[in-house]
Amino acid sequence: MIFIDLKDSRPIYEQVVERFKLLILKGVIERDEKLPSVRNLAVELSLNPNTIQRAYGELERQGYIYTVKGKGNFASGSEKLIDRYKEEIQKQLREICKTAISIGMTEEELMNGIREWRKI
Amino acid sequence: MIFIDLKDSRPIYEQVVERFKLLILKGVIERDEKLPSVRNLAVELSLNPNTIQRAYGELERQGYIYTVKGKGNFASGSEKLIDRYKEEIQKQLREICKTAISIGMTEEELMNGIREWRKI
DNA sequence: AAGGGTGTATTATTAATGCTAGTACACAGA
DNA sequence: TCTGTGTACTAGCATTAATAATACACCCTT
Repeated sequence: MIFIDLKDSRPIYEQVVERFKLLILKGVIERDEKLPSVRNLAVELSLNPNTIQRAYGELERQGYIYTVKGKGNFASGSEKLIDRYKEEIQKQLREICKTAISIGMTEEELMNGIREWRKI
Repeated sequence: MIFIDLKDSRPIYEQVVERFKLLILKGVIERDEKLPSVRNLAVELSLNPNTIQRAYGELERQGYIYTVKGKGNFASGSEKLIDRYKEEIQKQLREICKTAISIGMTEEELMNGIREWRKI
């Protein structure tokens, strides 16, 4: 279901968090769908259960999943999460554009960085 | 000339690198202008000289400055550096847009994240 | 009631890295 | 020669990611 990139400099638990975030936001994991158990995922990814637990704890803290003791971890509904995530993305875009303009990048050059993802 | 944000989770030497990168790209530090000496900047920022040296070493490796032993570190010309930096920014933008679209963000919502930086 | 699967908590240990500390050496210029 | 400069090296500290091992409580099925 997910994979880990050991060449990535970010901590493993952060990678796990991000992967599940996107899976939930995209709807690949639906509301109330069960995530892999801490122990199972640890075996599957050859990681320590504590690392998975830390990732799940973070996902729960951010509202992406909820926990039922003795049963497992389950995906939350994604509507509000998507809105929040969209704002984060817009914030990132603004930061990058701010820097870009400060070094003299033109509007045209900025748009060239985006154009290939536009339908037109 | 520059400042360090201790609340920033990134390493200090990376912050120093980024600050000088932008100062050179913006032309605030002109070609062949001398940067603060390793020891002076270390005192000014209350850091260890080794930390500054690491930052300067990185800046040299990336072509932003050149070193004259016994004299100091000096800014390189920024023309080629700017072109390279613009490509990096475009790459970042594409990555963000790619993710944004994958979670169902619309073109309109994407543009709202940029609009305030456009002249129009 | 028993057992297996689940999350949770705790403590200890290892490994990597950022940063500091201290020292030493070589070069440039006055 | 003296001062300021970059460079190199070793050592150590602090933080954090990650592992290891263990224990406990909950849920559900048998």
